[in-house]
Amino acid sequence: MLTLQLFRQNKDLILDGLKKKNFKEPEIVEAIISLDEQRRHIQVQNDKIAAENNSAAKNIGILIGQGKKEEAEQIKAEVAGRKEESKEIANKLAALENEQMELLIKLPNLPHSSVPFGKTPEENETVRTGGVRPNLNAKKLPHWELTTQYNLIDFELGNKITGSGFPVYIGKGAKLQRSLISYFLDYNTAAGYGEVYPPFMVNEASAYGTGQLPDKEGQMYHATEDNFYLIPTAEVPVTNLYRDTITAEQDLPIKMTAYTPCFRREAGSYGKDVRGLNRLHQFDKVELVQFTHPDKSYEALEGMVEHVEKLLQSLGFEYRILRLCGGDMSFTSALTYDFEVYSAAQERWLEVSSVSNFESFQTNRCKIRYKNAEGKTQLAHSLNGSSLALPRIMACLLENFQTPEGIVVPEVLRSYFGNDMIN
RNA sequence: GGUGAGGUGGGUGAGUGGCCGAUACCAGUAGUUUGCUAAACUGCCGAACGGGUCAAACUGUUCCGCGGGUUCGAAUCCCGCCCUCACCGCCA
Repeated sequence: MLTLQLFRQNKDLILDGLKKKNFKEPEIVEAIISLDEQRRHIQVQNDKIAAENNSAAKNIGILIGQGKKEEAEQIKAEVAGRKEESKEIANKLAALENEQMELLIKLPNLPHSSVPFGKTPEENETVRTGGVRPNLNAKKLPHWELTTQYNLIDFELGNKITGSGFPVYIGKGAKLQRSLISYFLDYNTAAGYGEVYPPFMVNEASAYGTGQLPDKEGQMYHATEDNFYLIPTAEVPVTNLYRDTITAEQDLPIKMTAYTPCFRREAGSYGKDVRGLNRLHQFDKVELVQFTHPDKSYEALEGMVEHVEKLLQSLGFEYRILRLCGGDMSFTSALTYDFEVYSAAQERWLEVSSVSNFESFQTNRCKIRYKNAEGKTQLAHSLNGSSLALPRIMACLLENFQTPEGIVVPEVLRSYFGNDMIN
């Protein structure tokens, strides 16, 4: 959520930013500014009446204490006479505040100046590429055949016990998954990210805090009996750990990493994209979350990008890093880098990580703040990124490292996996 | 699931209709004292939204789990909801 101060200070900055994000209703900006003026005007009136009523009530108390009943009754009558009016103004104020909030939460975050213009994924900008594409022979298999051949994942069994998009990892498949999670967490904690293991369900307030509610309600699984939501990403519980808190400036940055499963309804996606491990309803992910000083968030973003890049390098994948264009960015992001890994058997790029700076967009809604040297409370900046999403890493690993003798396990995983081959 | 107790500022915890945005203690912070540390003492120390100001000073309103209600006046009384704790039952 954008801050109201920004509307008063720099309207054009907002309008330009919304344009870059291809936002369709820029007139909302004017509406918010006008509501802000009305609101402040009404608030002055409201405060004045409330102050009068407060002092009248106080006087009544004093008069009654002195036994001057008649005078007290007289003031009572005066206050009663104003009651209608005070109620009306208070209601008006509340209505304006609600209206303003409703408009405010419709506006996406503003893109950073380095974000390219564009509407579709084709207009994303490739920042850099790395790694080597494996040379597979003609008999290369897609991962959904490899998982069957080596008995690593049973998709049919998942269909039976739950439904499509809920694969069952078996034997070495399960162990490889666990190895990846452990490796990612160890890699992150070694870089100073504190490990947390949060709940996989959150309440309404948390879902609202990170922006899943009210707009993206349909994308989450909802346990209606208890009104809990299954988390679509660890970002939700981990960011909310600091909801409504004020930290000391010297405690920033706060760096956390968490492994969680992620649950997504993915309503409406079918077809080739969902084959095998490409798109699931439940998948594992190791996430990074940071809260930083506003002056340091872009530095932190570059640091996270480098961190994830080195992780991909350590696994031996060919990858590319994209800076998303305004139209392809998420609602809440100011700058996003997507990481894609080349899936050599499917012959396509798969997104395995997305690293974003949200600036104060999330922290404003979540009220994640710090106290600066002058003792003033300010919004921190928040960032997050995946390191990494497991299924597509698994898919690429199986496909890219397949040999006639079996699948070669990357060096860095061997101590976790306990073997250098799957065969 | 049953029964009971309770939700107050960063923490502990007082407050059952007006003098309460809230006693006290702890933590924090600034200072005094001090060879250093510690101790002691003194001051400051919640948030949001406004007015005001170049910026301050100053100042208004709101907030005692959340939402309603009663009243001139609510942390305090009434109703609904949420949550926490204890005990019992069940159980990984």
